[in-house]
Amino acid sequence: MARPKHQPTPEAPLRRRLPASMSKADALYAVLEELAARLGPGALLPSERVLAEHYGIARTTVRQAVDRLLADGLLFRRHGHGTFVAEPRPGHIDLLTSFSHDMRRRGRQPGAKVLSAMTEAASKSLSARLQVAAGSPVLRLERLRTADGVPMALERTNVSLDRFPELSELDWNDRSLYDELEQRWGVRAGSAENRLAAVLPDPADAALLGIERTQPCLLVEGVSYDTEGLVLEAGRSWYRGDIYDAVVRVHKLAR
Amino acid sequence: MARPKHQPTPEAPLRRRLPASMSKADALYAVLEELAARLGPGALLPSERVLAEHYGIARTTVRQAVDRLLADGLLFRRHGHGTFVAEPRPGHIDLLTSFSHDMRRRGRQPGAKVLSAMTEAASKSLSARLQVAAGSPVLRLERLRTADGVPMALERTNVSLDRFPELSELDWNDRSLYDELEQRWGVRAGSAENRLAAVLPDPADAALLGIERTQPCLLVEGVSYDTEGLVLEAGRSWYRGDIYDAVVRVHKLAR
DNA sequence: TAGTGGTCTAGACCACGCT
DNA sequence: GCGTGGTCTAGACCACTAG
Repeated sequence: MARPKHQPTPEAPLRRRLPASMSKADALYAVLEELAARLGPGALLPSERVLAEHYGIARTTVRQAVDRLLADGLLFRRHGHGTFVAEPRPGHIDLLTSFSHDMRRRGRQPGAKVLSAMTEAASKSLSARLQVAAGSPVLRLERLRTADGVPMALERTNVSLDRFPELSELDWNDRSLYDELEQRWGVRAGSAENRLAAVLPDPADAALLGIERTQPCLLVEGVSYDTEGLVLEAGRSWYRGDIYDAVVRVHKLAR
Repeated sequence: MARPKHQPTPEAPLRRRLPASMSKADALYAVLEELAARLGPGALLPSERVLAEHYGIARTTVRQAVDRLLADGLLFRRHGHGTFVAEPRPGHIDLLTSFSHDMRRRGRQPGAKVLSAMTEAASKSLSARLQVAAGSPVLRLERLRTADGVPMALERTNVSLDRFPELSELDWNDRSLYDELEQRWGVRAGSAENRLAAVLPDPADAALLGIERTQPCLLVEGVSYDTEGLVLEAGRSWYRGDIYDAVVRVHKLAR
């Protein structure tokens, strides 16, 4: 007999049709994501041509969906061999998500206590980081972030009020900046640049965090951008080193 | 007059033909990368259809190249508007590259002094991280990493000797693990998972690094994988917090 | 309205690897 | 040999936006 095609197995059948609410590539992404979870690491997926025929779509479209799953680290391909389910992922990159989402994903209740909130004119260096004119109005927000009520991080961030007016009028206690930006302006984080360092806190900051002055903190300093590359926010956060770490997953993209 | 096409500007003309040594998408990637550098942030690129016609390739192929540039953060698109050069990138993700490459990229001379190198049987937890059988032989390598001769980090790493024999016979002073893996087995790092934390060093580790015991370190703990998802190496490194930080750039991919 | 990116089609040929 | 992924073609229609 000749080599058999990579057909779906009886234990993990393919669903009949794609959801019609999304694009075909998005729909297939969701289907394959679910299939990969059922099959488990190392399992062989149906071939691209089988998937294309099964759902009545072009192979190009199948590859588009599979390419995203590769970039997300859920699948891997071997030339002339097939496409396989990758090892389980450890949890997503969290440097891109907001503190609130990060904590909820870790199963904790996020909180925020405002230490100060004021409108300032952007300094030269801040205006460069925020991509706004020097002197333009900026919301400077300083908050103590908590998880299940326990101080977790000290956050000092800056947002352009030219781009996002009305932000200065909100009560920032127990409120997510990213949620507001999405709900009011429809912008979402698309990328971020961060510098991570291990530092000792200032005495005042140590007191706010409720830690000894000899307890190291993870300093996360960076800028986040929306999906069009425009700056959302620039700031620095001091995370308690005794109870926090950052998980980073890095992929070298196809070349 | 009607709206003008997005043609190449006279100041930054397109090169005539694509290099023939690579795939067309790769070649166009290189061309556009160079063009973006010449044009500078915010500049408008020739439209996809113009590029396709200019180089005599299909628009699908153009989009493939542009998609990679988007994922790499060099360009951004606006629907119905055009494709633009993004803000300058700050330096690549370095959690994926080796210490040697990272230091060279930062303009420093990397070095490595072997503290211990031994073959051990993999413990249960280590075997899981390395994806090998418990008890299989593992090279346990402990080195002091230097930059321009100055102690920079303490590195403790583990590599499977089942997968990479002969590694135990090498002199690891001033040698790059990743270079050896690429030259001898043709494997390259494709992805990595890291946990970053701020910690105080052990007294012994502080002495090796030449720092005070109160000087925080950036602990980077993780596993790196080759382009097919197989484990290359698992280990922990303590970086001096006073002279080192990690730069991380994160992209949310297309959905 | 014309030009842009977003999505998709139905093929084609190549390189690789298992049988 | 044949099935796999890798690459590419020459179109098509849609959604969005500047002029």
